[in-house]
Amino acid sequence: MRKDLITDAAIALVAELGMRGLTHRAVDRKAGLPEGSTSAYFRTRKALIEGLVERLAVQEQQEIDLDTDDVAGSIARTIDSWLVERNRTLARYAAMLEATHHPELRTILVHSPREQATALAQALGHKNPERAGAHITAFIEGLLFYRLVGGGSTTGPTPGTEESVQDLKKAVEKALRP
Amino acid sequence: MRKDLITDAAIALVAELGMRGLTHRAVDRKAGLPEGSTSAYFRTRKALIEGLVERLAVQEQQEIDLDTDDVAGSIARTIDSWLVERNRTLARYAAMLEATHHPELRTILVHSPREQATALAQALGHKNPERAGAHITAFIEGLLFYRLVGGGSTTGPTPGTEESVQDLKKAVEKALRP
DNA sequence: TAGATTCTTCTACAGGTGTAGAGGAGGCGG
DNA sequence: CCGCCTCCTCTACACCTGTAGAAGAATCTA
Repeated sequence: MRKDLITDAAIALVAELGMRGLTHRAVDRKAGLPEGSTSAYFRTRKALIEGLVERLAVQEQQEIDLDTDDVAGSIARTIDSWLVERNRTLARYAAMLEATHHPELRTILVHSPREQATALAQALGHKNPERAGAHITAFIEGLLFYRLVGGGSTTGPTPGTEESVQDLKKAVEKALRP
Repeated sequence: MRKDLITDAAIALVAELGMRGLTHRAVDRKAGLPEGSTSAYFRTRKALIEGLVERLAVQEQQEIDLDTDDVAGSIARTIDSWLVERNRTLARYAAMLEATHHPELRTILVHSPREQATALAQALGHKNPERAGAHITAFIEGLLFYRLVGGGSTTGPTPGTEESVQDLKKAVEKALRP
C-alpha cells in the first residue's frame, strides 16, 4: 500500500534528520515517489505526522511477550530489539517530544501500558505496585534512552549481541527486585 | 549581553515548538529584538544551535551537589529541579536527539559524567562499579524522561512539591541499592 | 574632539515549504 | 462499449528560511 510506503519513508527521514527533515517533498524523494505524492495522501503536515505516529504504533504492536520463567531476560531482549531497530526508536523519541505540544499524539506513543507494569510489580511482590510499576517503567525507558542516545550509546555494548542483552538483563533484574 | 538574550529565547522556542520552530526570525520575535539580530550573531543555523547548546551547558552548570548523608535525597531534588525547569530540560532532549546526527554537540549534553557515577557506585559498594554506574545513570535519566514526557508526565505528582521529591527519592534509593 | 572599531539594523535574494486544485490514467460496473 | 469513480501526477502560489552584505549607530581610543 502506498500509504505505508510513505509513512515508512517518513519514519526513516525523521530518524536521520529529525522532525525538521520531515517535509512532504523530502518524503517523496525518500520513498522514490513522484513529487506531490505525499502531499496528496497527507494534505497537511499535521496529518503526515499523525500518519507517521500511527504507523509507528502498528510496527511496534509486538508486545513485550513475557516469558514468566525469565521476566528480566524477555524484557532485556525487547529493549535490545528496540536498540537494533534504531531508526524506529529514534523516530518514536522525536514523536514523543512532538507530542509535548500535540497531546493527541500521546496516546499511541507510550510504551508498556500502566496496567501491565502494575500487574508485573504486583506479581513480583512489591508492596506498592502502582508506584513500583511506574518506577520499573521509568527504569526501562531510561535504559533504552541511555543506550540509544545518552551516554551509553558510545560506550555500551553493541546492540543485538548477547553481551548487550546480558548487560540489559542485569540492569532489568535490579529494576524488578522488590 | 545580547547573545544570551538570543540563546535564551532560542531555548524557550525549542521547548515550545521543537527544533522545527528554531528559525532566526522566530528567535528575533521571541527575544523582542529587531529582525536580523539573531542572524547577525549566528550567521548559520548550525552556529545558532551550537550557541543554544553552550548556553544550556552554562545554565546547567549547577552540578549535582551530593550531600553524602542523603545521596538519594540530593539526587531526587536535582531531578525534581530539572522537572521544574521544564523548558530547559525539554530543549536539552531536543538537542540530544539533534546530537544523534551532529556528534560535536554531544560532549556538552551528557549529564552526570561517567567518573562521577562510577565513583558513586564504588562508594556504595557495587562489585562492578563501572557497569553499576552506567545503570544508575540510565535509571536517573529514565526517571527524568518518564516524568517529563513519558507516561509519568500526566499521572505523576506535580514537580516542585515535596511529594514529587519523595517519590523520586524512593526510586533513586532503589537504583542506588547494591 | 576625531577617527577607528565594533555593534546593530535593514534589505535582498535564491531557494524551500505547506497547501490547494486541475487534470490524466486506469480500472469498475453496467 | 461508455460513463464513473478512485487513485495518481503535475503545477501553482503565497509565504517562510538561511545567509549575506550594506549602511547606520554607538562605543572606544588617542
